[in-house]
Amino acid sequence: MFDPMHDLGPRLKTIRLATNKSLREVARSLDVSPSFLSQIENGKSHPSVATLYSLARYLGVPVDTLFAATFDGNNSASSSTAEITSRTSLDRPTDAWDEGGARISLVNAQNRSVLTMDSGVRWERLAATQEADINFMEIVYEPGAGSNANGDLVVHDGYEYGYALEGEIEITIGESVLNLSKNQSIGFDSSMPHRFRNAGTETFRGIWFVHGCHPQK
Amino acid sequence: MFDPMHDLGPRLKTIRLATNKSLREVARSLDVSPSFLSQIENGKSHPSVATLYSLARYLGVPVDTLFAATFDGNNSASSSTAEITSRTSLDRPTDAWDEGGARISLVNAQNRSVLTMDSGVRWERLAATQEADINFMEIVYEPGAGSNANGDLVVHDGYEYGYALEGEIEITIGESVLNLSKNQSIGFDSSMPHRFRNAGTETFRGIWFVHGCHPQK
DNA sequence: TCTTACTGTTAACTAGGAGCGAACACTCGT
DNA sequence: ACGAGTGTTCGCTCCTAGTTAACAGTAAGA
Repeated sequence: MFDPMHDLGPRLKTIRLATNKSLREVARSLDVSPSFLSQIENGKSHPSVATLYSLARYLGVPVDTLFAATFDGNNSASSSTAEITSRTSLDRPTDAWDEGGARISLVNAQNRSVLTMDSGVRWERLAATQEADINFMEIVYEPGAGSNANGDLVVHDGYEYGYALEGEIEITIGESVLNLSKNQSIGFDSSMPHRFRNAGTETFRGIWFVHGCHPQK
Repeated sequence: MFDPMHDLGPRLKTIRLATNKSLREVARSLDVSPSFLSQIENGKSHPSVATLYSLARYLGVPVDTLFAATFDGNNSASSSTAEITSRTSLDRPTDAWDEGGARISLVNAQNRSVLTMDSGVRWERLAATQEADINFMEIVYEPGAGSNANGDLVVHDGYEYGYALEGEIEITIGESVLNLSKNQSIGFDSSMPHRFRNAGTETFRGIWFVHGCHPQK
């Protein structure tokens, strides 16, 4: 299980120390007991939403910065318990199409290069430029389809950006599972292990953008 | 005293309704009871930090947007519901938004950072990652609007990729003039002078992806 | 009309933890 | 030997987060 509160305490402590405030000083201002603050900072107790808010307020940081998932990755690999595979060709969208492109590439719906994979996943290339490590495509996941036949997570360099046109897709990134539905969009560091799966009954379509920062073969 | 939680409920409700999810549907996903969610939405009960967090996560909004009017005074990125700036001209999209992002950024339609420029051009950011030289956005051109008030062409490093959601837009690249309409997509080297203009009568909307290869400031 | 299945809302209850006070073990300057 | 700071832990209390009902309303069949 994944606990967003896991290092909320340490993070609060770091911020407090950075501002040179003592525990008692903060406690006095927020009208809570110093002991309680200590318990929070050491993860032995959790604040209520109201206290957390006033705490963030007092320290001058947005609440979001206190949570784990919104914090930038400290170490890279972050060896999770999940199985991570780095498979052959098609796990890396960047390798999917190889021929180079022109300086301008206009494509309409009827003339896209299409890559059909088993298990109801389809990639349709939306533009072919000279940038080798970039893929701009429409992805289609039929109900039940997943990015990987087995449930393995995938890792590759770079970032991935997506916009949902229709349907809904379940995205697992690291230890978070989130749902992307129509009109929602997402961007994430694809060096975090990830997987897509259409758990619904409707076909999912989305505009996807994948690029590898390190185009070395 | 001022209670930050006081319209947390209504706000949650608005967002949930905007995503067309039923109370029970959300409850099931978050593993809480529907009745409790109702109580939260009506301000009759307050969630714990953990549930608030997963709620925000599920709805695709940063936790901060759930609180009432945020910081007034100092720095610290006063992200209220959606920050709305208005600038006159801005030719490098890469410079538009500056604060860094997280490793995962999920955004839904109601909570995008919006950049409104005069002359009917709007950029809505679709994801904020740590990549500084990348912009993933929905762009909106009202009829008659153009990327540059005067007819000047723009040049910048990198590449640009777009997908038309609705409407039609005239794109001038170098000496070519082409029209991008619904479901069509394009990619081009943005070091070629280019310009967009909505010459039609319908609003143009598209998913746009701009990146500068050379992130130096 | 009477189901069935969904929607959101409320009442009554309980168990767990938010938050407290007091005592703890330190480190500094007097 | 002192206070006067620092942060931490132990027990305890009491509030409230979250539950399981039963509730009323609506839409689609049969």
